[in-house]
Amino acid sequence: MAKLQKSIDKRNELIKATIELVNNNGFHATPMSKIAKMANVSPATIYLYFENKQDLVNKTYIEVKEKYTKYAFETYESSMPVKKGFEIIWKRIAEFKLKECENAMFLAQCDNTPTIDETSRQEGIKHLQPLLDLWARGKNEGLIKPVSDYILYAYAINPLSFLMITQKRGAFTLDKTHLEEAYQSAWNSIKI
Amino acid sequence: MAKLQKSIDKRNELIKATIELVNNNGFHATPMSKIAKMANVSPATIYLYFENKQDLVNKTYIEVKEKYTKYAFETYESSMPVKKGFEIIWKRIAEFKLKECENAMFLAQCDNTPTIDETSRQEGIKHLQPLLDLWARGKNEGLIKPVSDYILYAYAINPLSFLMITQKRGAFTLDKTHLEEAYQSAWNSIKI
DNA sequence: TAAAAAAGAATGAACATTCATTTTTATAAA
DNA sequence: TTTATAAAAATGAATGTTCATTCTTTTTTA
Repeated sequence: MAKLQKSIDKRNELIKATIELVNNNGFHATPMSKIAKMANVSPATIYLYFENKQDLVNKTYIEVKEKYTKYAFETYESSMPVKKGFEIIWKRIAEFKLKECENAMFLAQCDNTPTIDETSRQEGIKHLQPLLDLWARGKNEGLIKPVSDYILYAYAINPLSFLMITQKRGAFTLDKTHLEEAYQSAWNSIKI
Repeated sequence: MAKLQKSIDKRNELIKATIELVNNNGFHATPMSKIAKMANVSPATIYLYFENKQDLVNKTYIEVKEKYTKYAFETYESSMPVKKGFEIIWKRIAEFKLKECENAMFLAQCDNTPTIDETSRQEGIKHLQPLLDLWARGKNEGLIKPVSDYILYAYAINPLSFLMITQKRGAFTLDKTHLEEAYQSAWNSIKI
């Protein structure tokens, strides 16, 4: 038990270090030796937990994505009215991007580069299903535009990533007021 | 004259190769030797045109960004009515992202990673001024929501990048209809 | 006390950059 | 126009470093 616990801790440390280093320096400037050092572990130890560097990044991506979607749908029930459900999910996602900024930055970086295997990317998308179901329901009820889910996502959800990255770079702070404005824009862009 | 011409050609080839290789493999898996090979040039020659790898990528970013903004504002006149002006610019940007897909992908990748120097990033933003001016005018005239330009950008412009990347990955084609839908979402999200 | 986990040092490949040489170009004298 | 030549551009090979990964040994755990 204690043994297993220790292993999980180490694995978590490795993943945490990977996120932080890739966020700050990019994949290309994140050597295994630095990851090991930040996780207080020998470089060789990484290979007890992951096959190689690519595997480490893939697994990190999948874990963070799972954490993200779990958070997003935590307080949502599929019995909620469409508009309410969307608001709940949207605000949870916004909250995640603000509170778990490191995690969200990592996802944003991976989602726009060939860093991640296509397989791992697909794996990460799966968990978004509840949102797609909600939209299908909204379309049925004539509340949400009958357009491709990709377009809905592009306007309703993805802008949050841009805002988060912009905030992280300084020059702009995403406060309560901004968030409410953003939410209105999101809803306006997908509602009928 | 012929000499200078040749030099510019070679420089362009290098930039083109950089874009293609970084798009497909990412910065970390794009060695100078491959860039040289694709541009039909010796690795050493790159260093006659650029200081080092970082400089090559920075310069590539700035050049592509200039090409992008030049294209975006080509047919726009600051005397146009706000709504018309926005539509013109938006559709030019959409056109660029579809027709100059390689260039647009490169920008999207750079905009979300620490690949590029902060200085070069700033440099690239400058040329967006006409759009910000248009928005200022729109706010004055009570046509556009009085919110931060970052929020306007996040909802009106940035979604196009997501759609382009998604299309590039397959599973979805950005045709005329989709584009019109996207434009409506964009306008709905920023109009009062 | 044997098996598992972890460590640090070693290995070898990949790579950015530089070096020494060759090729091309522009100029100008014949 | 041809030829000579110095400067510029380009090259392929060499250099030295960085880094992912593995090997051997030590430490920890059950």
